[in-house]
Amino acid sequence: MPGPPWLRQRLTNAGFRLTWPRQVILDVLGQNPQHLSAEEIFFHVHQFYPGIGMATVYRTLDLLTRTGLVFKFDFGDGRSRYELASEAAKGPHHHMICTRCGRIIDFGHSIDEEGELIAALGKELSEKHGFKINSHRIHFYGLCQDCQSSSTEGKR
Amino acid sequence: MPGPPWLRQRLTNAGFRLTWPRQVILDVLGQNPQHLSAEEIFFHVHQFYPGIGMATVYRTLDLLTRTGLVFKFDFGDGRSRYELASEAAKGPHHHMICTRCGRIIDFGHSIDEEGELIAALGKELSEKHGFKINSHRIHFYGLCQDCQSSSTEGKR
DNA sequence: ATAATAATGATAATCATTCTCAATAACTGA
DNA sequence: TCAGTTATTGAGAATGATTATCATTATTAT
Ligand SMILES: [Mn+2]
Ligand SMILES: [Mn+2]
Ligand SMILES: [Zn+2]
Ligand SMILES: [Zn+2]
Repeated sequence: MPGPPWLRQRLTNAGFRLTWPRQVILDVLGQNPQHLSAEEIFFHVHQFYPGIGMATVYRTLDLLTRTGLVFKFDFGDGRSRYELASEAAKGPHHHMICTRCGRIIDFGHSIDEEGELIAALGKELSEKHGFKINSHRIHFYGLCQDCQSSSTEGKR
Repeated sequence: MPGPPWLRQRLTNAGFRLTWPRQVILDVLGQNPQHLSAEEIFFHVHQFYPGIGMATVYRTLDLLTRTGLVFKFDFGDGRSRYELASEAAKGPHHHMICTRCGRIIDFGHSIDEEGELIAALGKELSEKHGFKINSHRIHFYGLCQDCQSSSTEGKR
């Protein structure tokens, strides 16, 4: 599983070596649209690349995040979760977190209003505080379908 | 520093005991509009309530969060940060995080578009996935005024 | 192929947060 | 007010995710 060629490019262009662990991790991320944690990625990678170490998974994930190939998220469950940037690129989206079971779903909305709102907020932020916005994230908290029946809220 | 009376109410009404540590923590949060971390809160509380233990700070913060008196945030610096809910109540706001120095500023916007957008997204989320949104958070990432001059991005 | 050195793997070390449990302080009702 | 019942606390150990070390190995340029 050498992983997509465009990804190798990004790495070598950025001056990083194209190693086996990196390719495999990238590949695992590519085949799993979910938001995997470092440990989950470790297990997957371990399947066809045994010798891998957790440290390498973390280092690689950090490198990929810094390079912009991967997005790092914190959904409040105590561990970071990662998502291939190209995945998000094919349609920016936000996330909905179920406060009961922790489920996370990508929410690739079709509302166009967002662009305007963000632009307006960005302008305001810039004028009032001199900030320059580069990106934003919206998290929705609530109950997923399954959890709506068996109510009695939970954490967060 | 007994702390606001309305807060005591909330605690006793919820069936919790009105203890000295709780009142002091609540008071510290009330006097510090910033987004304090558990450790920072611990130091402040420690000033006029020495014997306090970190465990109690965490436990209390968790209790207050679960009770809805306090909001818990994760701005990506590796530690949770807290904010008195009443503070947010007097004007809901979002946060801007500087990706260079980590500074966080409350962004109490005056744009009204947000309500509509969120409503629209909520409707879509409900129809497509059966989710029921209870709240949402928007984080803006970028550079604060001070960090815009000395460029060369940073983390996250 | 060889040299130069970035990357890895095993492991120890951090750090924030949680758990354990005996001691203590809040509430209750007499 | 006082004793009884328990929630709460404080100290310290324990946990769990993430980082740092460092000798060994793999990648890349020559
Ligand atoms: Mn996603
Ligand atoms: Mn705030
Ligand atoms: Zn759920
Ligand atoms: Zn800054």
